[in-house]
Amino acid sequence: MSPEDQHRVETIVLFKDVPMPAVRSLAQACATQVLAANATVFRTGEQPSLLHLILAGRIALIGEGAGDAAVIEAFGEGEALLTPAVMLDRPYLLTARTLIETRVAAIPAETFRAVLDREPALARAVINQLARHWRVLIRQIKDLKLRAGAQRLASYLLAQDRSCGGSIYLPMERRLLAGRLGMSPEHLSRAFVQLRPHGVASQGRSVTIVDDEALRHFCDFDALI
Amino acid sequence: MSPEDQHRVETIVLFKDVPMPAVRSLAQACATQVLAANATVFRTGEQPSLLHLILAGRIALIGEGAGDAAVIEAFGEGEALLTPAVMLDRPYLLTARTLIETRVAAIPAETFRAVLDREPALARAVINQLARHWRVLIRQIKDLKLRAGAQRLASYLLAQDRSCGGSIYLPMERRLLAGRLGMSPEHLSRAFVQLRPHGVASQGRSVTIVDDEALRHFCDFDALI
DNA sequence: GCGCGCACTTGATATTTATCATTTCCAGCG
DNA sequence: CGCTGGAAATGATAAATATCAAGTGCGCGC
Repeated sequence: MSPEDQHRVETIVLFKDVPMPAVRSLAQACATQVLAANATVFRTGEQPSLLHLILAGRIALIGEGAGDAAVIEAFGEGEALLTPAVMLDRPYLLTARTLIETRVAAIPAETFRAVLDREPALARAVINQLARHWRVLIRQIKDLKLRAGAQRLASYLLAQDRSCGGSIYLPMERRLLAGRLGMSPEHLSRAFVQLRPHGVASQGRSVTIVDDEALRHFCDFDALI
Repeated sequence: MSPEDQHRVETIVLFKDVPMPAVRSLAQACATQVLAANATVFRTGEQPSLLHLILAGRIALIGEGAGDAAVIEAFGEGEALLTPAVMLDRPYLLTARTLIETRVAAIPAETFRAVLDREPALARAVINQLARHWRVLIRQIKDLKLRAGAQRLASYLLAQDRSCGGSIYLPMERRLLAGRLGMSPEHLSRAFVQLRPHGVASQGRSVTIVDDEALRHFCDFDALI
């Protein structure tokens, strides 16, 4: 592994509070790789032998079933992929696919579990990441069960980061976003139309929330934490 | 706390591999309580000051939003409630309500986090429980996005434990089960009718799967892991 | 510049699911 | 024994969403 890659692994947010020697031993066990867009990292049903860390880029976790498929969630820099499968040594429930060119580090599952068992700080970091992800999933389930399509889109948009320029660049194709939001691509298209009078302007993958307040009100953003 | 309760806490599955002294110190910090059915343990939005462990009984985690509510998941003996909120010290995203009379132990969040940081075995146990729960949620999201109502019911029934007598006793009222499965109570009722020709006999809360194979085929049980 | 392919949109229609109103069932109780 | 109240089932209807079939826009390579 190149020194740059080693440095990238060592400075990953997940390892922030982990003692340097442990981080270094993890980094040395890593293999890094740059994947093109739309590359498959692993598939549903496979046994996890590696823990994947995203060093840069974006990866979607996709649920697959009888002919159909839907994005469950997409993760970016600093996130570990499907720690649950790796920790329990059970087959993946999801397929991972890159959304854009992505740099990943892969640590042998055995190594990771071993370091985890003797490094409380790493264990705590994993717990915190799992806990954050858990809450992301809970919000999604609440959304799916309690809100209609257009409201889900609205609250998704409100939750997106728009620190730069106030405009959102959708992290995936609309077709995939439809899956993430639990609706058909056609319905997503109509949902965008529905949101127009509520302060959302969109063209292509860039979306602007014109009237934040109106949109929050439309989807009861605050009622559903 | 009574010696029996202390013993109950000490022998909880979650603590199986945790050294006795640590378990004992946790147990001593516990307060135990027996709650009647339909009692609220905590509410959405509250700050978690305690970690709740289920010693016996059953508790539903309920998502609440604008007038509506839906069971996300129900947990039984040996499970910790919403460790993510406790670990991150963030407000609960869900409300917890007992489904039947339930005995819970409550450990101050601070104490739990402190013991966790110096007991790798406890950290590992929490990771494993979080990982299992994560996978439960993933399955639910896949179900919601990829299957229709009746199929969700079918796969839910197939996943239930029927070790005793081959018959299932639904762990909650049908109204709540409808929420768990992401549909209206009326629709659940019709879904049961729909499953009748596929080998499901039900009366009240007891359900019998007459023809396992037919039901598996109906909902593509194996296609969706 | 001009097709070409591909993602997205739009329209028409079918299906699924929710809602509301009513009825049935059944446990608990005087 | 019949009454009563809540849960569940059923029926009728409405709303949400999916599906299928064009159409539109647009980047890209020739």
